[in-house]
Amino acid sequence: MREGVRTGAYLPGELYSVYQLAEQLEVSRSPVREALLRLAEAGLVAFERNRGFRIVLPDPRDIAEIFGVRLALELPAVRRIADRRDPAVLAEIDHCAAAMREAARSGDRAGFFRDDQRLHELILRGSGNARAAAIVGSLRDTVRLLGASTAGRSRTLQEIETEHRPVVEALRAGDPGAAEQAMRDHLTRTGRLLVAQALGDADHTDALDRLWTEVVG
Amino acid sequence: MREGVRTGAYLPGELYSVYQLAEQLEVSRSPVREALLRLAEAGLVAFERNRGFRIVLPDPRDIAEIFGVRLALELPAVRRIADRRDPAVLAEIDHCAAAMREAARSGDRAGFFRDDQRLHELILRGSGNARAAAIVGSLRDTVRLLGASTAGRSRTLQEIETEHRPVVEALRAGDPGAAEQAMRDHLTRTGRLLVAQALGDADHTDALDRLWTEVVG
DNA sequence: ACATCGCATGTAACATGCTACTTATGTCCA
DNA sequence: TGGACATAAGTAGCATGTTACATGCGATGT
Repeated sequence: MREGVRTGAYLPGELYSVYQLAEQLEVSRSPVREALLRLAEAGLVAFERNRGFRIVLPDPRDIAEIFGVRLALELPAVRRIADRRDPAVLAEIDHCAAAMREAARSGDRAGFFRDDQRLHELILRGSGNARAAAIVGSLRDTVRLLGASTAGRSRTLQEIETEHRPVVEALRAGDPGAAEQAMRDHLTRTGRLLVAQALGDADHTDALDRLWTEVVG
Repeated sequence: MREGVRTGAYLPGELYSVYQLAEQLEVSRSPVREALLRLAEAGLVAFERNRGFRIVLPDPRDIAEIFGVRLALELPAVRRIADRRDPAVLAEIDHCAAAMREAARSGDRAGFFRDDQRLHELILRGSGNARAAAIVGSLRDTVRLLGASTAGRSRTLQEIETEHRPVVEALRAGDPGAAEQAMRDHLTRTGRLLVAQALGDADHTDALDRLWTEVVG
């Protein structure tokens, strides 16, 4: 279901029914409904009694809040990793970063985003907090809905890769301050871009700044 | 269902079945199962195929991770509130703190914890991040399972109230540093106490320290 | 022309039927 | 007495039946 939303097979705002979906997937209504209820629990879809359900797009404020949470969780995480310099953790991160670099070079978009996600998860898990990793994973799912409905090609893979590099380098160097700053830059850039995307096509620089300042800081 | 777990009507670790529960609640299995699936999504219960389901108690590490997340989210939140000094927000917080004080004085345990929860939520919402508030609310639900199964009377209401007071005072005074420190003290104390509780009756001071250091910092 | 009402349609939510599988229990044989 | 084995009970998971309700459309009356 998540996949279907991500690939754009299902459109946000449109009314769907469990009947339709069950038929389409060739299973009964129960598992479909159960899956949708779980998604609803996470806020990705909303049921309307006796009418159907919709995929709910995160609004700009949602996006800003999500990045507020991510900053709060991921900055301390990189700090801790840089502090501890656990070889096993660093090796994993290095390996993942290399895969990402390769995916960016070869233009493998799907692979790149998978590695991106994995890198952030490795950082959070490596910092010792698996629950934080799970939370961020779920937040990313929500944001991804947005990416599916807009074009989302505002940055090249190379550019995004370039933002990650200083994070990994600071981690390897064991410099908590630099790691935090690099991660802050990366998340801020990404977050502001996505908020702008959620605000629509027009230029809303002022609205963006207001929202970002109010929610994130 | 949450309520039932909290009040101790259902015991963690015990095997239950959707059949039993449906009969007990005098509804059909569907809504029971759907509700349980939602709880399972949040990690509060675990299904075992063809056997039943259990209420899962958070283990000590879970508790530590939860407080790691709470610290990450709530420290910036108090900082922001102290920085901005929004009169409306401060008034709400003040009001809530007063209610808490009164509940502590009169020994109204249920009311006290409700106010406690509300205070933390007000702080997070007031900082501009409703999603962070929702996340922390969900984490509190998980921790509460632990409180229901153990006695959890290690601190008096007065003591807990005393920990909150400096937070509120620093917020009113508009001192971000003091507010952060007060909140850090409060959450650290609470978290370590609950981790100790989750570790069991015996004295595990060393294990507690190790776990706390590894997960929280 | 216009407002009102009834009805057909489609839905979520709930109830119940069905199946494959896990586990415990008792039974029969060595 | 001990151990393999059939057996029965109980379960999650999936399929299907049922109910109450929201909505849109069209007929009917004004």
